[in-house]
This record gives sequence, C-alpha cells and structure tokens, in this order.
Amino acid sequence: MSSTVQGLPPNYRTVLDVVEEAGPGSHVTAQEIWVRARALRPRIGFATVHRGLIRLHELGAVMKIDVAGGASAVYEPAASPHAHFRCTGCGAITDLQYAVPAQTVRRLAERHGIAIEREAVTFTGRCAHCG
Amino acid sequence: MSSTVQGLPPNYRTVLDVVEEAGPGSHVTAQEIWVRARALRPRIGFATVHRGLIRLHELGAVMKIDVAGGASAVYEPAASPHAHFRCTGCGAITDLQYAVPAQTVRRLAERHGIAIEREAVTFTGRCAHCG
DNA sequence: TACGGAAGTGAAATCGGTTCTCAGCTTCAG
DNA sequence: CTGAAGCTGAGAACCGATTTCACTTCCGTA
Repeated sequence: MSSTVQGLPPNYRTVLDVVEEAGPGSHVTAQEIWVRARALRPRIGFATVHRGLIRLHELGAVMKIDVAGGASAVYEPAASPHAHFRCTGCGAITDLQYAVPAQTVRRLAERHGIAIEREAVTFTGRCAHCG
Repeated sequence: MSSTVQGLPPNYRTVLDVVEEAGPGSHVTAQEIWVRARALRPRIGFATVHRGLIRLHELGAVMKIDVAGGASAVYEPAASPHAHFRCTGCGAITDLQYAVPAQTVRRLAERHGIAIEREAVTFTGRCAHCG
C-alpha cells in the first residue's frame, strides 16, 4: 500500500497512487501514468511523473519493466518476482508465474564474483489470440 | 560461420562478418558494428548496417540483446541461449551460463496458451570490480 | 545484348521515449 | 522570518532506432 511509503512529495505520492490503482499486471507506460495522474492533479508535468517513477523504483515501490522490442518501459506495483511475455503480434504484455530459483541465482553470483540485485525474465512469441 | 548463410547481399555479409569476428560474448552496439564495417567497406551507411542486423536477426544468425537500463541494444553471434548480467556501476555486460529449462518453458506456454519463441534473462547488480 | 522489376543502398530526416535545464515555488529547520 | 534544500512544470535537448527517398545494382527474361 502507498501508506507504507513515508515522506514522499505530494506529486510522487500521486504517481504511486496511480500505479497502485492500476494494480499488479497492469503494465502501464509513463505516458499512461501521466494521463491518469492529471485526473487527480491537472497541472502535474510529465517530467515530474517520470522523476517520481525513478524515485519510486529506487525505493522499491514500483517495478520498471523493459521488455525487448517494446516501444517504451512499463511500470507496475512492486510484487513477487515474475516473468513477462510479450506478443509480437499485438504487443500485449502479460505476466507469467516464473522466477529463477534463488539457489541458482546465488550459485551464478558466487561463480562470477558478482552481486545480483535484480533479475528480469521476458519471453516473446505469439499469444493465444494472435495465433 | 558466415559460410552457413547463403544468398546474403554483400553489405549484410559484411555486417555478419563483423559480428562474427567480434565473437560470442562481445556485445557490440550497432554503432560499433558500423565503425568496424567501414574498415571493410568505407562507404557503408549506418542504415544499411541496421537493416542488416534486423535481417540477420530474423535469419537467426545474430542475437539482439536489449538489456534493461542499457543505453542501446547490443548484438552477438547466435549461440546457445544464455543469460546476461549488467553491472550498474560500469555498465559492462557479461554472459552467464543460464537458461530457463525447456520443460518449464513448455509448461508455461501450455498453461497460458501461448507460443514462446524467445526468452531473455538478464540480471543486474554489481560486478566484482565495482564492488 | 536490352529490358524491367525487385531488391539493396546511403544520406538525411524523422520519430518516440527519456532526460535535462532552468526559473520559480514550496517546505521546513532553526 | 530566513535561508537552504528540495520539488515542480514547461519545454528543449538528447539519443538510439527507424523511415524516407532517390539512386544504384542485381538478375531473370526475351
């Protein structure tokens, strides 16, 4: 809930509200978030929405998803890790229940001497509708 | 080898040669490929390189990698599927030996009624050098 | 050898998303 | 009240990716 994040500037709070209202799996773009945010705060600027998304992403409140081939990044409320699927026909993005096993991630990190903070798993192909 | 791809226009063949000469795990951008291609064909244009990469990607001869947070897409010769890691400190991209198990992919595809053609697994974090 | 269509090509323009700039405003500690 | 720090909106700048357009090359067919 947005109430779990404190000390947020009012506009950023608005951005967070919009993203959370869209809900998990909604995959909204910064543009769409801007449009919806203006319904609450007509004078909010796109730059502010974008800066808010960056901040909220740093805080871990929203997820930023860069799907290969997708025109722009999409956002959704932070939730349990899952994979994404993008249809090459209609461009729709849907959630898939998959995450790289924690043990596997740990092993990869150890072997390469790296610290893994985030993972992103995206599939592309054809959805049921686009055959 | 490039000899496995037939009937390629000369410029596209040049692009393929450049990518393959860079080798697996090289992660070169379209710009870098263009610079190297000009060493072989001084008059080649960027648009041609870009079109060549699209064609070669369609043919399955090169992989296109869109790493989240990375400025631009990178390319490398087609090889066995593997994951990528991007350091948030230095921006370097390295290969990791991991792929989603084929059985898992099949199960996901079945459950959602989709046809999965490609997968992309990318991790982000800190490399050994950036601590 | 001519011909004609299809495909390839280079330069530049364009596009779209993202990020930056800047001047003004708000907030808040002291 | 005052000053500093942070927030804000509008628009411009940026940058990689893609498209456009006019020209050239290639190749099959008479």
